Amino acid sequence: MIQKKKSCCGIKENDTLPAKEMDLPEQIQKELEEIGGFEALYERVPSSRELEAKSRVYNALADPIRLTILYLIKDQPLCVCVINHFTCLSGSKLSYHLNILKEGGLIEGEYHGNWIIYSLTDTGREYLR
Amino acid sequence: MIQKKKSCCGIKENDTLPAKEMDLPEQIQKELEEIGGFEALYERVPSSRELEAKSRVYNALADPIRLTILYLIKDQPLCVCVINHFTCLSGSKLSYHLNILKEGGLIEGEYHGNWIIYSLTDTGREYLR
DNA sequence: ACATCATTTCAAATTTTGTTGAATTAATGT
DNA sequence: ACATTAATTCAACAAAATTTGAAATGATGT
Repeated sequence: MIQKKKSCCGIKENDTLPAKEMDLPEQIQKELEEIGGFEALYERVPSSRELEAKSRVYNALADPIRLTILYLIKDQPLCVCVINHFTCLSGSKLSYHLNILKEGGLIEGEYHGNWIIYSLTDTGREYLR
Repeated sequence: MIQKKKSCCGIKENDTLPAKEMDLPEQIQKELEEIGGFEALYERVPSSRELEAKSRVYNALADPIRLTILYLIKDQPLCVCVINHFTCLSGSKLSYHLNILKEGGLIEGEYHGNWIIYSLTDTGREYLR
């Protein structure tokens, strides 16, 4: 099992558990005790490494321009020029958003002659709905 | 069928289609023609109304703090005090993030005595994975 | 009515994102 | 080597999101 930080907010290691010392709604108190106390919550939350990876993907999805790009190339890959013609963005602006999608692992681009053709990755396909 | 804008970037209404006038990679040219030309792409992209709604939800998910909160209350509702104790955030900071999750429709809060207890909404449950 | 505790709201400061236009890189053909 | 077209990178600026700490609100008990 992965070792995680067990106390915070200035509470010392061997203080009684917050679930016992804090004043809480009865129902919550009871449910916390049932799952093994306040510390059991640590097991429900992914590592900060995982959380950061997930939020990077969601962040890439969190913009109408970027969603537009994803839907455009969902069913067939497209070169930047077609995406650009469709979206009516400046080249650098489009590049900026393409790059965020690429960093988020949702799309990938490949040179074909003079053009770069972008397509969804498996991750992109998984998240787009 | 919904009427959508059919040209942009200064292209006049009855110009030939970009797919015919633009210089494109052969493969893309062919695929575009197969689906009915450049304009067929308009049918693949949701309305800006839908795109904005989606991006608002993804934006709520696009932050490690907010994901932490969602995972914390995934299996049982919790009062702000427990979430706060777990995350070690200032009250106002936590409130700020709770509010973004609430506005995004992912969580909802209800007073129980002195406390507000937050739980996932159906949408929250649907998106959290 | 008053005090207390949990939580939110507000305005100001800070940080992060997104936009713009000019300069650069990459691939291709002459 | 040079010119051309496609796309990216960069630095400066603008806009939006986040953080902070103080003040306000809401519920409860005295």
